[in-house]
Amino acid sequence: MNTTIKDIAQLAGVAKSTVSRYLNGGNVSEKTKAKIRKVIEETNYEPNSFAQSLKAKKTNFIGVIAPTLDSYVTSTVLMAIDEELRKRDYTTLIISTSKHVDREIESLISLSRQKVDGIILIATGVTEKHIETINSIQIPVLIVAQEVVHCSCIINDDYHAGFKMGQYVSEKGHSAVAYLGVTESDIAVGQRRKQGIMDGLKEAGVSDLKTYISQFDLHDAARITQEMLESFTPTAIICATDTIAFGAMKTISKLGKTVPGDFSLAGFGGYNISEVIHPSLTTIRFNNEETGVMAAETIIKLTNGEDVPELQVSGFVFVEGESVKSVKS
Amino acid sequence: MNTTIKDIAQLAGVAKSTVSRYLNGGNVSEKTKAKIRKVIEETNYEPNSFAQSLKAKKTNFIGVIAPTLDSYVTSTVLMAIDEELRKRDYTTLIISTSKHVDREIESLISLSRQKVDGIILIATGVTEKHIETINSIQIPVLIVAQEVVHCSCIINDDYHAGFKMGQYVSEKGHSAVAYLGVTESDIAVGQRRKQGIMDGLKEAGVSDLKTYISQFDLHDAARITQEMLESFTPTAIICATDTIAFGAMKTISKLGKTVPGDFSLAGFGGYNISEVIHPSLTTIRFNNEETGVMAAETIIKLTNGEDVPELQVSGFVFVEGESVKSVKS
DNA sequence: TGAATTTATGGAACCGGTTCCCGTCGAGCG
DNA sequence: CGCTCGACGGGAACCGGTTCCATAAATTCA
Repeated sequence: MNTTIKDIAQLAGVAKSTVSRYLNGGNVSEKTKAKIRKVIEETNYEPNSFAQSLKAKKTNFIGVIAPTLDSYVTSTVLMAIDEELRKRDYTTLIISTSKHVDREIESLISLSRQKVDGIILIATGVTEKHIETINSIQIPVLIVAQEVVHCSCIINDDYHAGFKMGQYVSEKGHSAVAYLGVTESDIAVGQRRKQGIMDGLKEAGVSDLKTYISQFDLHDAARITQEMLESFTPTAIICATDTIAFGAMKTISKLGKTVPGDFSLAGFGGYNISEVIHPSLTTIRFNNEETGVMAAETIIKLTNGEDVPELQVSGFVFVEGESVKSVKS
Repeated sequence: MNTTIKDIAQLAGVAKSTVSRYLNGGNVSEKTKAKIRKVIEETNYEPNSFAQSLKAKKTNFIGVIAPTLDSYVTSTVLMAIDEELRKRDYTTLIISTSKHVDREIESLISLSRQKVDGIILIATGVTEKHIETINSIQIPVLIVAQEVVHCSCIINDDYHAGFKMGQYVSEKGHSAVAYLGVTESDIAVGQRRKQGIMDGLKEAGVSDLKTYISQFDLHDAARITQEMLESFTPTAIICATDTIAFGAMKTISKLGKTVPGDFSLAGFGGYNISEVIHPSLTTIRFNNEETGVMAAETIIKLTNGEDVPELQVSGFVFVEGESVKSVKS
């Protein structure tokens, strides 16, 4: 049997209310304090935080729904969120959906049942059903990585990141450029990032971009690269993520070709592994820690009923590696 | 204001207890059921699970304490744990300690206050203080990745994994072997794995192993490699983890040398990136999913008061890459 | 048709805390 | 010395559920 506040009160010969007052810093005489302290130490008593939140109408839980845990980006953002929330005395409740979109809906409902004070949804796509659920639960929801009207969102500056990359690649003299992208249902990566790349290329005079669609995982990227190279020979391949770039690299070296000798290659993400591999990958590093901290701060504001901007944008850094070479025109 | 069971009862014109019975499948007439169902749908009512667990003395929460989220091994194990626990209607409460050991203690206490039904501790080292805390909270704790007497543990078969690797490297003809290991306070990796490697090498006739100690991160590994190569020139370098191997690889290529041309290299972990880089890394792949599932199953048994073996061992697979070459003797 | 069951429902207590309200006691004051 | 006031501590209600118990209604059975 667990010790409760009642037990402590009995053992110390005082009322429950007095013990509660002692724990919460109310008016208790030194003598009583000493008695209670002694009993608590002896029994290893820990207050039941469920009972506390029941009365307090506040759980100090923030739920985070993530598509997966084993991705560099997600886990970095999660770490930062967790760190920041802990500092502010919140507990992070992480739920991974293993990329099942319907599980995102389930998780929203299940978190609302846990009475979390707020929910951070790291999204890969937001459907009508999402919006509906978000509106039906009466808990503030912050969306990270996707932009949704009338919802608080934090996104990467995908457009400008793409633009920068497009510009860079075309400045290096490439004109036969392939893009290994992802599904357009992912607005951020599938649409914004791509649009940025196209505009960046165009600005420097490259108007054609052959696009191929890959999953987010390395093996599918490798497969798509293989298919692509059978019908098209670009001088540069821009990949929607670093992981996809690694997949492409795998296929390229399997075919006995080299980067950047035969193909220039670039990605997005800035995984720390990218600088180790040879050649080091030219990529865009998004500031995931910043995103995480921003997310934590914002959701707390939301739970307190404070106003927050509907859209916040997290920055990026261009990382020049060795994987893109200059070609003579 | 949140809707409660009382509200539902009033709106439906029945007693709280009837609504509760309806929700939990008790005896309720069809007519009453219909009334209640209607009200619940209209109000989007979700029962407060805190209030439920308060009475039930069971939260269906399992806490998981992990040193970090942004490591391949940890996140894979976490995913598997989460997946398996969800299947069994438990909610996973993940806490990351950002490698602060004292935060592990804190987390144990804070989880006990949340009244989780059980705790999985993914450990990098277990001190006296840990044991003390584990004993003081009255919640079952399962330790993953370290072996502790009188505690339920799940570990990798580090000794035999090391043995296999030692054997392999010496069979390839290497005799000047360096080991980039980690602190001995990490029993599993720092001691067991190393002992296995030494015994594996010895069995094939190599009795000397120069050992260097690195942190778990890539940059420190790169630095230590640099230092090492200033005073010792091995033909093979065995690294305690794949990440350390990547660090070594970084230094090696910075020095203008190649793997496996100048140095053979091996790691432990089996990250999926290992097969992409060139040359692909010879490594040991531990079965992290298996560990995760086993952990979830075991902690549930523990919470139910069932007996579990004190020590369970999770398997591994040897992955032969291109990073270790044969040398003529 | 009346007695014995079974089924459906309401009322109340309980889980473990917090908090409001009120009574008591001792100290300070005139 | 009596009165007032503030500090202290106890009792009880409340948070939102579950569950036991009693009672009323419906059904079965003799």
